[in-house]
Amino acid sequence: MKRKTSQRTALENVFDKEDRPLSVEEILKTGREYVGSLNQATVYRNLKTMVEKGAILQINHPVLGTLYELAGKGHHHHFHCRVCDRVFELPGCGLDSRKAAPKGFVTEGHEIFLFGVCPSCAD
Amino acid sequence: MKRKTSQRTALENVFDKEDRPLSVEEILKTGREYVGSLNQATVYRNLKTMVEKGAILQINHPVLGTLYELAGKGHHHHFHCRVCDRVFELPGCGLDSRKAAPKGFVTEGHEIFLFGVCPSCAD
DNA sequence: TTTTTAATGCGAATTCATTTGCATTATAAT
DNA sequence: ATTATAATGCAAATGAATTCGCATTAAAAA
Repeated sequence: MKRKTSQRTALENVFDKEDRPLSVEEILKTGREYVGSLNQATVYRNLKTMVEKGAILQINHPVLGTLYELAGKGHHHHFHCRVCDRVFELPGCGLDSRKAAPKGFVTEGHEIFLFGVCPSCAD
Repeated sequence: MKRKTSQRTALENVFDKEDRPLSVEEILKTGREYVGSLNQATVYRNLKTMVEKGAILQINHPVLGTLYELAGKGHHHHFHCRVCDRVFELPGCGLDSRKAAPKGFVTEGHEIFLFGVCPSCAD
């Protein structure tokens, strides 16, 4: 049977607080604000069970590599700010599926990664 | 001074023949059709110099990892066929930049990865 | 409380992609 | 042809991300 530990709660808090895709490094760093002793192996172990439970999703960012985000957000895309290096989830979709692929290709899904400067860095 | 070797020529032929983004594994496998002794280290060494020369580009596919494609193709996106596992370059762009990101985000670039079934696998 | 054992922390181990050292091969200059 | 050395093949080394073994800690059941 599973137990509710302070480090597991810390991870949940990290995702709730940041509300954006996070790297293991960010999760560890921010998680330690809640539990100072938080260990990397513990982060990996909990991320794995959270993915299995369906609580979070693993995504593969072309620049930042593996990131984790809260599941159940619906279709969205990812914006990477080159200034603060954070990734944001952008609701909605600006892709015209008719123009996306030529005739003959059967498109079943897509991922869009945007790059630029986020609102707080653009000020 | 640099020398023209059969393995270097083989790599160029591979990219010309396939005309799509290729993994190191695919490059090695196809390259061996030209030079049977072709070694993985040689592939890596030549890919590196080709990238430095600007002949090819390295891309990072969210599913397939590192791929290499001929440079100078202009803006395009990538379609990954789940049946044959090949990636194709799709000319053009179906992204409406106004709808892509909310107000406040300064978008400077984007990458789109499409998933589905390619024309030859869809038949 | 006391007990049971799931979960943690730590460091070592593993995995996978890529790089490197070095003896050998082969291009191209002489 | 002969020679100099760039490039190759091979295997070992590296690096980064992730996983694992195990003693210890701490939830929560008794």
